[in-house]
Amino acid sequence: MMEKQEGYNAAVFADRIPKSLQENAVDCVILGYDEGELKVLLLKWKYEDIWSLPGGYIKITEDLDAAAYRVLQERTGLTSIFLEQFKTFGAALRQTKKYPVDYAKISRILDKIPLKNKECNLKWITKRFLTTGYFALVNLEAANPTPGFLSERCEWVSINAVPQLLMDHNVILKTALEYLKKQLNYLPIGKSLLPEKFTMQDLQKLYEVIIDQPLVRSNFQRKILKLGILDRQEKLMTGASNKAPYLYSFNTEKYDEVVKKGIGFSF
Amino acid sequence: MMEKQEGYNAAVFADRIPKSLQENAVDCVILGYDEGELKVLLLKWKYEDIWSLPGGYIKITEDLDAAAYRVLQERTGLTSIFLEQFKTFGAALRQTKKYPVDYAKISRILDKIPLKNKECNLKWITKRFLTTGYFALVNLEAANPTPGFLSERCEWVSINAVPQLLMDHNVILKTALEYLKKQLNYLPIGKSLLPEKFTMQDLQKLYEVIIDQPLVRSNFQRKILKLGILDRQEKLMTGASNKAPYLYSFNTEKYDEVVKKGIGFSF
DNA sequence: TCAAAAGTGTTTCCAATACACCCATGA
DNA sequence: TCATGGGTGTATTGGAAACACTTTTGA
Repeated sequence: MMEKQEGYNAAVFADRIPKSLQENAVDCVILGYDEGELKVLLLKWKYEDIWSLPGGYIKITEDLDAAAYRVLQERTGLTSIFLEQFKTFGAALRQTKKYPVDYAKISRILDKIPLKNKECNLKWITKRFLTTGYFALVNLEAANPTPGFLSERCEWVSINAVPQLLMDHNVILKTALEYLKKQLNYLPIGKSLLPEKFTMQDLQKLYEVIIDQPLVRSNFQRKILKLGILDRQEKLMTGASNKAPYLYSFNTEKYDEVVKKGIGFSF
Repeated sequence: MMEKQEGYNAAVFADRIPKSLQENAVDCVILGYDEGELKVLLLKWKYEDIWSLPGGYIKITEDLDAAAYRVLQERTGLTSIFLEQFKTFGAALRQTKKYPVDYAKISRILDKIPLKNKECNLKWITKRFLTTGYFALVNLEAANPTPGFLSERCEWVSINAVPQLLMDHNVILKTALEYLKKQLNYLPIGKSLLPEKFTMQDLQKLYEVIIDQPLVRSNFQRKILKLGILDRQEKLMTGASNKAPYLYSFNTEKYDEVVKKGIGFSF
């Protein structure tokens, strides 16, 4: 990637002398669906009142996608998931200058962390680095939230109840949700978010939660069924005094086919 | 961005000790439109047969977007342009392992570059780094292609005649073009690609070149006009023995409005 | 038999497509 | 007046949206 320096002349090179000040990270917006709500997996840090998205540095010999996959796997235990890059965030001096309060909190946390790690930590908090945002859609029931060594809790939080997050993580989350909305016009979703069998109402509510607006039941049903990605299963007898809904499951072949080709509708 | 290390335990930290092996770059797919063809701005390197996209490292105190903007400005002289991030590429060991031939060529080039730069160069070619892809749509006539100190030429090359590029730059270019196609369904384009005044045929050909398929003339006209982003100007008398077409210009307010809201059609 | 929710049908409307037709221009 | 390409009109089609109607279930 030699041409990277095309933009520089010798004089400009000088300000690159401190070479070790940049690093790369990934942040994952991991979304699940539960009780009619869209939830995101967040970390609560040790010692201080800090919430953040799960993330991690990219290893030297690791592909970018692999780093995101690893973070997701470490926090949820899941291996087969929908994972997609959506944007890279790279404002300069994000940590020290723009978020001095967060920086102070982190400094205090690091004082309480064993020395072996601290030395390393203290270096990277002062660095400027980029972070690439990924979002994942997972089956919340199957996930096993696990905190890392800097966090004390790893929890599902409703999209509507997200607290203030570390630095620009609220922006990253918001961007992910907007990206997901757009993706609905291209991709079928639900396979990784819903259980094996589900009702049409489950699927509709999922869509409604994501796009944040109500859909007409009858039209939604026809639209989805026409995609041909669902197999109708037995009825679900809930005990309620009304007509029992059919259960559906995703037809994997058809589903993957439509994912490849894309669909041309909008909600 | 402290949570970046959540994914690591102390043992894993060890393999991050060589901290200065990662850097960040941008690569720009700069597209122009000329003589009915979509063209991309490429650099021909000194000494060796290497072509590449223009790119550059991100400075420590520079925002990611600003780096892309700077690269574009340095290569074209243009300041007001359409510029958008589309994806970050981060395969590990892109340069040394996956592209040994390119690596050898670059090594030879560096042997011929003044020592002051070489020292720095030799370091970064061995590094692993990410590159964030941006694409820009510019008025080819207004641009002033300018090579950098490692390149001898900076030229517009037809999309259909792109040579083999440095490392994964062909993939980056291809990804940019696919992204642009998708964007056509959301955004009006042309304002930054076409001259002030243009005919409907000019605009249609531009769309046809981008999506790589013919469009029905009459329907295209109505579709575009309905967006309300064009102002009709005087007729263009070409001297040809047929009806003179109107010239159009983009209505900036309407155009920007539609860019914000997005449009819901597909070609 | 009633309410509630699911499934299906109908009507309307609008956009997309294909294509026809007229208009302007200069040879 | 003719060929050529530009502008506009029209018929058809298909999907989206709104809504009505029927079916199923347990109280």
